[in-house]
Parts: sequence; structure tokens; C-alpha cells
Amino acid sequence: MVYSVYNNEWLVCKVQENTPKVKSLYKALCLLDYFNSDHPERGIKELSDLSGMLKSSVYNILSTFQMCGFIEKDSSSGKYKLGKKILTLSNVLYSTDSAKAIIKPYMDKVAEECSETVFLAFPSGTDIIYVEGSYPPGVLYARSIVGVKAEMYCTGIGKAILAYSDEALIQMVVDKGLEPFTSFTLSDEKALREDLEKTRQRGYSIDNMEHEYGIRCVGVPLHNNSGHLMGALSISGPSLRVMDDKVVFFAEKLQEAANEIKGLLK
Amino acid sequence: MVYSVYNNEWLVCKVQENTPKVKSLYKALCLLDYFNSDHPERGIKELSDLSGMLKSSVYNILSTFQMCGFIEKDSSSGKYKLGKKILTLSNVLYSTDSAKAIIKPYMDKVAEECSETVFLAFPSGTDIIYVEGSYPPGVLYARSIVGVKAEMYCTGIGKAILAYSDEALIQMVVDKGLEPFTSFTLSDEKALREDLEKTRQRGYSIDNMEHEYGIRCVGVPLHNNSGHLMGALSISGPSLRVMDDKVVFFAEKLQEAANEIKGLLK
DNA sequence: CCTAGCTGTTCATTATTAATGAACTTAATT
DNA sequence: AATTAAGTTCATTAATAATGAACAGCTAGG
Repeated sequence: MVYSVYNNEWLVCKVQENTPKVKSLYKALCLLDYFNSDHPERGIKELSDLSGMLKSSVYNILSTFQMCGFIEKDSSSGKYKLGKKILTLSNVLYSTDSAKAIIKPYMDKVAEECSETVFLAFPSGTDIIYVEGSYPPGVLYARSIVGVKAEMYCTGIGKAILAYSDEALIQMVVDKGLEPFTSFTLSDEKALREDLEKTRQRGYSIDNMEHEYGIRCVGVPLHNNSGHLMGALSISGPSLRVMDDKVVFFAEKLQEAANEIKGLLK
Repeated sequence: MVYSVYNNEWLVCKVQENTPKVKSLYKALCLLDYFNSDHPERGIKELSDLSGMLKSSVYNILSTFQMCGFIEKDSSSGKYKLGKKILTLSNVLYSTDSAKAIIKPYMDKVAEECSETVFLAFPSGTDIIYVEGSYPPGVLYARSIVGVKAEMYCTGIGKAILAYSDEALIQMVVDKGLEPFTSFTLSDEKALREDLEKTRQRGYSIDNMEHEYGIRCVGVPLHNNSGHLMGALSISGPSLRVMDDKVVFFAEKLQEAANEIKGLLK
């Protein structure tokens, strides 16, 4: 059998039409994706099985990652896990993100005025990634949201982005499948498209427990001063607290913030 | 001229005796190190000059990183910067670090009892990397410390680690050079070694403005229940507030915490 | 408006290296 | 001690990363 990298499972699902310029790097980076909150530690064999790559290849790649601090070997379990270099890079990214720095004070203000949690997220392919959270005064236990990936079609923040995105992206999201998270999730194309239309008319999105049961969110898009869509803000809280009148109030506050931010983002 | 990867500058300084198993991956990962707080954005030519790699190679590598979300192209500057995939991986690491989760409550307790900031750091080569911070009640503006890298020889937390490390590591740190950060930095080997000896006798380290002028720290090592050195805790504050009697009190509180943690870390 | 100069991007060829799979080592389990 | 599974090493070969020249796109200056 003639070996071809494109026979391998790891590539088939990832590459659409663009082949990576440096295939060995691409393969290596794909391995890191197998480390997630559900599986923070993995073994060579496990990764080999998951990725379809040979044990020895996985070993060589992990060794190199380890040498660079991207992967560490857990001393007690003997398994591999993500390394502290990731934290260092993350700190660089987080502490130098100028957009986030501009936006944060406005988020804080809204969080205080509304006494609910405000999130900032940016699109990343067909998903969104949370980049910052502002918590209302008095919130003690706030789990870390920075870096968390979520669906675009069933979060307030995601739908605010999607509603103002190109048709191409909407179609990609739909094609990827609208997996229901709760019984409220808009899991068919028509319902989602109608909701996006309503979002555009209102100027803000509503996520009524579509992602998480009992949580209601309001989202608004963030544009820069040349009108380009950058990301979105949302405000979330328990559905029992976020009643219809609150939704309107929250949306106003978010839109005020978004308008002010618009003038500051290049 | 016969091309050899080892002629290139990027490798010479990095690899001691171990050559990376996957050279192309190693080279690519080295490029990411050029993105730091002082230079969050860089161009192809710039990276090519810095690394000694060809423009086209840098381009191919960055394209691949970009495809995987590790690098993004800034829309306004046109330059490359770290991508949001880093945040996602960082969140996985941060939210699944069991050692940190165990230690955090003890840090919070000490921070409250002492009304000063408590840090947790782990060794990473000849440096330390901060992994968590606990701030006393009332501190509003706390810069993000997670992932920050610092010197081992001139921080309280670093010297607590170094004092209980193998001679091999101490020698490596010394050989790397004891660059002075302030006029208080112990920048010659003898002074540092004496200080480490004192640290071992006391059971805690003192950083008297050696890293940052006006800041004094106390550090204690963290061992697991089999006696293996894991990392260190420190408590820091303005020198005017952290007087000699406070130093002793802080050290006691940190040691109490370290003792309790010891029983919990595998 | 045009040109010079810089940076980013593309491409074909060749020399390097990543993939391969068998064998060996180590650790855990029966 | 035997057995299994995982991790690690290695030589060979097939695949690919490095190379450098050329092209494209942008900006500044005449």
C-alpha cells in the first residue's frame, strides 16, 4: 500500500480544500486537540488510536512538544498533559489583546448596572470563543470562561454574531448540524433562520435556555468603526431573574456599550 | 554548502545535547516564542530575521498555525499574532490542574489572614511559571499572573524552589547568569548560594526587593506526600508593609499551608 | 501618476526528514 | 514467573520541508 497522509482519519475531517503547508506541524497540532476538559491526560497508545497515527510518531511528536514545554508528563499518572508553555503564551495573548482591553471597562459597567454576568466572545470558525467575563459585584464563585469554546447557533452571544455574518458562515453552521443541547435548542434550519431574522430586526439576540437549561441570555454584535463585525457581548442569568422587561433593559445597556465601543475599535 | 539545520541560530542556543525528535515541529514551536508581551504582533520578514529561517519557511509555518487557530492575522495591522486556540488550550490546562485546585483554597486562606497577595508557581527549566494568585479581600485591580515566567534566583518563590533543588539545577541557574534586576539582586554566585543555605536553615526564602524595587516576598517550598519538590508558595507586598515581624508571621502561615497541602498532593 | 523598495506569497526542485513497523524495555497484572 | 499492555528505540524508505528565485501587493517619495 502506498502511504498517503490523506488516507489518515486525522486529516479527512479537518481539511476541507486547503491542505496545510507544513503537514507534520498540522498533524502535531491536531494531537493537542485531544487534550480537553474531559480528557486532560492521555497516553501514547490512546492518542495513537484516536488519531490513527503510529505509536512511534505520536511518541516523537509528544517528545518534541515536551521539550518545548507544550506537553508535560504527569509524575503520578505517567500520562501526558498540556504543559505550562501554554499558560505563558496564553498570558501574552490575554494581556496584550487591545480589543479586549478597550471593551472590558464597558463590560464591567453593564455587569454592574444589570447585576448579571457579561461575556465577550469572538467568532472562531463555526464556533465562538469566550475571551472575557465581567461579573456583577458580589459574585464570589465565577468559573473561568476565558478560552471556552461554544456553539454559535445556540448561545446568545453566538447568535448575535451569526445574525450579522455572511450567508456562507450561516450555511456552514447549519451544515455542521444543529445538535440540540436542551429541548429549547433551535435545532432545525428554518427555526434558526427565523430567529436570526428576528435578531436583526430587534438588534439583539435572545437565547432562551437553548444552550443551558434555566439560563437566559441577551446578545448584541460588536462592530468596529468601519462597520466590520468583530464579535459580540452577551449578558446571562437564571431565566427566573431575566424576565421579559429585563431582557429589553439588558439589550439597551448592551447596545449603548456596543455603540461606544464601536467608535474605539479600529 | 550543505544545508544542516544545526547551523541555524534558532537551534544552537536551544538544544543542549538532545536533538528534537521532530525537527520541523521544534522549529515551528520556537517561532511562537517570539510573540511576547513586548512584541505581541510580528511580520513574516521580522520572524525570518529573528529566527534565521527563510521567509518562505516562516510563511508556511505561520499559515499552518493559522489554519489551526494558534496564530491569527490582525485585521488592522496585517501582522501575525497569537490565536485564540491558545486560550482554549490554556483553559483546559487551567481548569483541569488538580494540584492547583487542591492548593488554591489554602492560598486564599493565607491571603486573607495576611492581607497580602499569595502566589503559586512551579519550576520550568531554570525559570518559574506562576500558576495561580490569591488576592486579599478588597484588592480590586490585580493583573493577571497566570502563565507569567520569572527568574528563579531573584524571586521569593523561585529561591524557595531553588533552595530545595538538586545542585545540578542550581548550577544551571548560576551558569545562565545572575542578571541583576535591582541593586538588591544577588547577582554573584557566592551571595546566592549563601542565601539558599540560609533559606534551608530557616525553611523559607526572603526576596528583599531583588526582583522588583519596593516589593518584599517570603517563599516556602511545596512538597508532595512522598517528599518530592513540586513548586512553591509566596506572599508579596510593599516592603514598607512587610516588616521583619510580618515576615516571620507570613512564613509561619505559608508553612502551615504547605504542610497541609503536602498530605494532599500525590 | 509612476517608480523604488519593502513585505508577503507562490512555486518547482532537491536534500532532509518524517513515517514506518518490528523489536526492545518497562510497568502492571495474574 | 508469566502475560499483557504500554512506552521507547531504531534503521530503512517514502514523503516532505527547505531552498531561493520570482511574483504580487502595498507604501512612500519624487
